[in-house]
Amino acid sequence: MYTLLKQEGAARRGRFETVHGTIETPVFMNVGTSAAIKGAVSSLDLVDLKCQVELCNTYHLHIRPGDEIIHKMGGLHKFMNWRRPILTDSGGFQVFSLAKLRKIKEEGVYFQSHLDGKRIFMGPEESMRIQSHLGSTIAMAFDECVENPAPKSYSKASCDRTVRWLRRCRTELSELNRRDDAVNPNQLLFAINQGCTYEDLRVENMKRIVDLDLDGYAIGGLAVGEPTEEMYRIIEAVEPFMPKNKPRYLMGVGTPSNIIEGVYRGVDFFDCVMPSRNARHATVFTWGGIMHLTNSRYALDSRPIDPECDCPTCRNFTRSYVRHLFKSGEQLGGRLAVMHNLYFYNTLTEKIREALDCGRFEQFRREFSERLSMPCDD
RNA sequence: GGGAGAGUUCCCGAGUGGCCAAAGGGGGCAGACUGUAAAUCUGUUGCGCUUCGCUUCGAUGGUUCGAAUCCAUCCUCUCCCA
Repeated sequence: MYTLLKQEGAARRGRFETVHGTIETPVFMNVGTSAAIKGAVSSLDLVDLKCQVELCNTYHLHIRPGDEIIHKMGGLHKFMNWRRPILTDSGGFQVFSLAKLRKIKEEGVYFQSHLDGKRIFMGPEESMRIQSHLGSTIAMAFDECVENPAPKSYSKASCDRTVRWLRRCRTELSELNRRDDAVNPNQLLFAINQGCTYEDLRVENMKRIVDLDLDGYAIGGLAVGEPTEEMYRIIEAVEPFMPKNKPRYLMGVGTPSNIIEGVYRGVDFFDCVMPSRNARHATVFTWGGIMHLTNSRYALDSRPIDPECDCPTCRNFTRSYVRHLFKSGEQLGGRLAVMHNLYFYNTLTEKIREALDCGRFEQFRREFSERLSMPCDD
């Protein structure tokens, strides 16, 4: 259940209560695609990193180890020893990113496994069954993430199909939730708005999915190559039509600045691989801006990555040391950087919540929105 | 002491007369990364006044219109035989 606690302009401070605990919003979900945060960060670490929600992927877990196995092991929460909420992505994004290995039809999508090339079929019912096996807190509807740019006629046809898929998802999940062997009989379902960069398609699609009364609403198909301003434009176009009493989720976004700007435009949930992937590639986010840890300027830098940060990495290690780990290919470098970046993102949303609590979000946005995406110059 | 071979740019290592400032690695430097087929990928790596010029392939001298490449001597190293 979502409670809107405070509002400043379109920005919302909220609370989402689930069977796995309360989510304070705005929130950044930490991406652990294959039931693990890449970079050797465990669910125990995630507690220290102030992670509220972990995101896992239906497609990846279906092909390995198999959702049957996770079901038999008691569901994802037990499997990876994470008690807090989990959101599972539906596999819809893989339809998009595995573009060369797919065929989209009314019944669903024919994929080829990226692991062994095996043919896989996934439609709305399959995605729901897998997610039910996983027992996540929140299941995402099976959608098609349309590439950008895409012809309007294709976008429209795809949106219409995604709405039909959404109905099938809803029907299937409510049946699955009633089963005796359901890992999480209260599994929630979020719908996903599509429509490429066409505002009229976006709005029409949003109205239709809102009518279906789901547990939350996501905006999908953004941050896939369009200019940032265009992404903001679409959020602004669609936001007035989103229910006030349900959480809103901007999928796959983004940079620290994108998150601040997303909150500013009324978004509550975010997720992105950026903090973990960039960290593995030695790029870290700090309150002073972005740093490339491998840069030679840090070779003799005895400061922590971010002097303002309280993360396990910054409390214990210097820039010089972490840089050395990256330069010598030690996995610990990636792990320390990923922990820092996730802590940074989780702290960013925490600070956003605090600012909203005090009615100072606009000030916060002015101070940080641009700065956090600039190179760190100290 | 005798015989054989090798010395190339930061390192390893290709190149045996012009298309060579010199392949390919490594290392260095820098950049990208947005619901993770990504611990990946890209660019760059002699100097400068950069559609051109200069210096460079152990050293010195020579042959040639032209040499990293051919010749001579020297230096250094490796291997084999005594």
